[in-house]
Amino acid sequence: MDLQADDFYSALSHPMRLRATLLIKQMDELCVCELTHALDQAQPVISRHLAQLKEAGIVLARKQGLWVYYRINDALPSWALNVIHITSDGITNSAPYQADLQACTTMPDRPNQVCC
Amino acid sequence: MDLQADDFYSALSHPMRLRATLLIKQMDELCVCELTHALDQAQPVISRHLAQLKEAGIVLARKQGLWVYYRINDALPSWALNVIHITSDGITNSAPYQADLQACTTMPDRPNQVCC
DNA sequence: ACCTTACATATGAAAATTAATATATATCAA
DNA sequence: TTGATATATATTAATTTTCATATGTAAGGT
Repeated sequence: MDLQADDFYSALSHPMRLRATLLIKQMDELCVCELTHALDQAQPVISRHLAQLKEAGIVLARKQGLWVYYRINDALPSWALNVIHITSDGITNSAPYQADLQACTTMPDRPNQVCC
Repeated sequence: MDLQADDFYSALSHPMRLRATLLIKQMDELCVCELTHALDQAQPVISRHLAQLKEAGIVLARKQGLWVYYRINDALPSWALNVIHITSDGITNSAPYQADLQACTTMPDRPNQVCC
């Protein structure tokens, strides 16, 4: 994994990408439509941010039928995984991250209840 | 400390600010001229980036005579201090961070050898 | 099998927003 | 006055958003 710290930090520097990353971490795996709903953003906006997270190596995409599921890339260097973990522990009980999780779990007709 | 995670991550998203932050952490305290030398940037560029780090609450400035010394803000939430610490442990032995430290410690006529 | 339709996601191109740099100037302490 | 740092402005560059459209997959009907 030749991730550069620069790329890692610039990928997380956008509020939407930070929210998406933390939500994906908490939910284990999420598809674009779930993120679109939970973060209340237009589909192309989510799609583009996910592409940037994927480009930076922070998430991996898995295609299943119509849906593309994103998850945290376990192959990230451990310092990066730790940074995500610590950030998640530190802030996901505050706004807007808590509400994002709530919106995600209460979404009507979620494609595949993969977790939670 | 009402630091927002957004502000924290966007402050660290610029390569120069990441380098400056990690160097300040390693050296405990650095003034503008030391960072200007170590990171090989024009003084206003450094000054402006430091202002952003200060604005985000990541560093504190202490004025001593002609010099302004910057240090990591101990009052950051612990998750943020941990993120900085883990990142420092994870990457400061690689480029360009290692060379930055080298350039800093070998700078001729450093104002006040506060550490190292 | 073929065609059509519907749906999830991705992408292209333009517009809008935001950030970074260079240069010049200002402040402030000794 | 000198030297260290900060700020203001203009310019350039990078990022983000929007809208429209394209791609790919599944399901239904013929």
